[in-house]
Amino acid sequence: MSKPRPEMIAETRAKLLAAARHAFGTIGYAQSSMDDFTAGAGLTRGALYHHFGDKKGLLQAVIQEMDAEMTARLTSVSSRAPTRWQGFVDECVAYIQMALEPEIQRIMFRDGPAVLGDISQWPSTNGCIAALSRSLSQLKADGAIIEVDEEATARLINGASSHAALWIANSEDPQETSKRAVEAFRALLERLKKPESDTAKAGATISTMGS
Amino acid sequence: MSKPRPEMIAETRAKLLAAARHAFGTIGYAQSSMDDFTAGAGLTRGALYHHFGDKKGLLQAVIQEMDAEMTARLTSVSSRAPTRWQGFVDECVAYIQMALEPEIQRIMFRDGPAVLGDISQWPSTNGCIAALSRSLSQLKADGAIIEVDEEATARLINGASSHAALWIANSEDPQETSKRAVEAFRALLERLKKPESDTAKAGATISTMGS
DNA sequence: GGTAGTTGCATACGTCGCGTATGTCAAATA
DNA sequence: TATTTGACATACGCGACGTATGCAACTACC
Repeated sequence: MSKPRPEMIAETRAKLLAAARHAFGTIGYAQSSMDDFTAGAGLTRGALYHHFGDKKGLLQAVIQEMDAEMTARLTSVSSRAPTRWQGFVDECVAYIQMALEPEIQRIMFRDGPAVLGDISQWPSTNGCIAALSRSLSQLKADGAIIEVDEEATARLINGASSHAALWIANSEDPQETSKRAVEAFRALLERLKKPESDTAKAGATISTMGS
Repeated sequence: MSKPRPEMIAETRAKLLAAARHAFGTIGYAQSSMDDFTAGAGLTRGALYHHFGDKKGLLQAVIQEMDAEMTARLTSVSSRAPTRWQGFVDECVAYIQMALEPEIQRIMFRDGPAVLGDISQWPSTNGCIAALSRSLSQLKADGAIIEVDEEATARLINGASSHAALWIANSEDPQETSKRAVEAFRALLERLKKPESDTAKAGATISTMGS
């Protein structure tokens, strides 16, 4: 009746990861007691230290998991768009929307950088910036946008998005604030395009997307 | 020989504030032991709790102080510029440069938001965003820039700046990275201007400012 | 001017949470 | 079957925070 051994191990690892992710995402990293949420998963801190080394290591693992999910979502969004430019804009807007989800906001944009420093410097994390960077490179190759430093621009977009999300989430009327932020954001992006670009019309007709 | 009483009180408060600010700015909020840095100021935690309530209250006070200083610096920078547009650009670049200072970066952009949530929502803090917002309003009134939502744009700029600073500070070659970031940033700002704006030339000639 | 109350700070204590060292039992290996 | 390895639990020490308490100096009032 009991499952094979490696499967059990992966299962406990997953349980710990899920429990930690939930705790970090709701009450925050500093407020999360390792005793508490490991007990909630039917385990103890022993298992945690065995698999992840320490509390920061656990946060690393959680972030890595979430980053992979977010990257997948972003590439999925951009791949569905009819044009590259539209795909890029959709990607950026989707990024803001994701940053609105409390778990992502708390873990990826608040506690993560505070505890681990700039995550984007890490190897094997922050596929999101890489994804944005790739999109910009393609657009540049297509001649759809002005000459820019892709990585630098991707990082600026990343920063603007996450802060916009913070603003939105803490505002009195998130719906209204979200509209304003996305609109301002879109206006900025719009200016990246080459004035004479023939892809301009496709990009100019996008809506703000429902939340 | 002893000073008047209210002055002594203000002095201990200032000493605590300075000690905390230094500790928070160097080793970080979470790693700062209240026993340690109060002892460094020749005091104990008792004084701290008396004046600031708790550790978070102390961080609040530190942030308020720093925010006031930063706001003053920003308005000073923009007021020295020959044109409004240049003043605005200088202000933005100065903002990035300030975000490079380790103390500001750590306290205002990393630990602050992580511990206290979005500071910009607070009353009486974040005069920086207000300052940027004011500059944008004036530029709009002057007809120098395209139609934008000032506050939303100010917040996007704020977010982009702080993340850019993080990127720069953690990069291998901060000088080089700083150049790239400021350049990309300037390129984005440049596009805010109305194409036919007669103030365009003044803004186009600014350099990246020495650090 | 003496006494009562308040204020500014120090001291003492309880508690909690992290990290480490150690123990234990099942599975893999020989 | 004896031994070792790995997965996890238990036990302990330590540091840090917050609170309760103490005390001395200053103020206020009669």
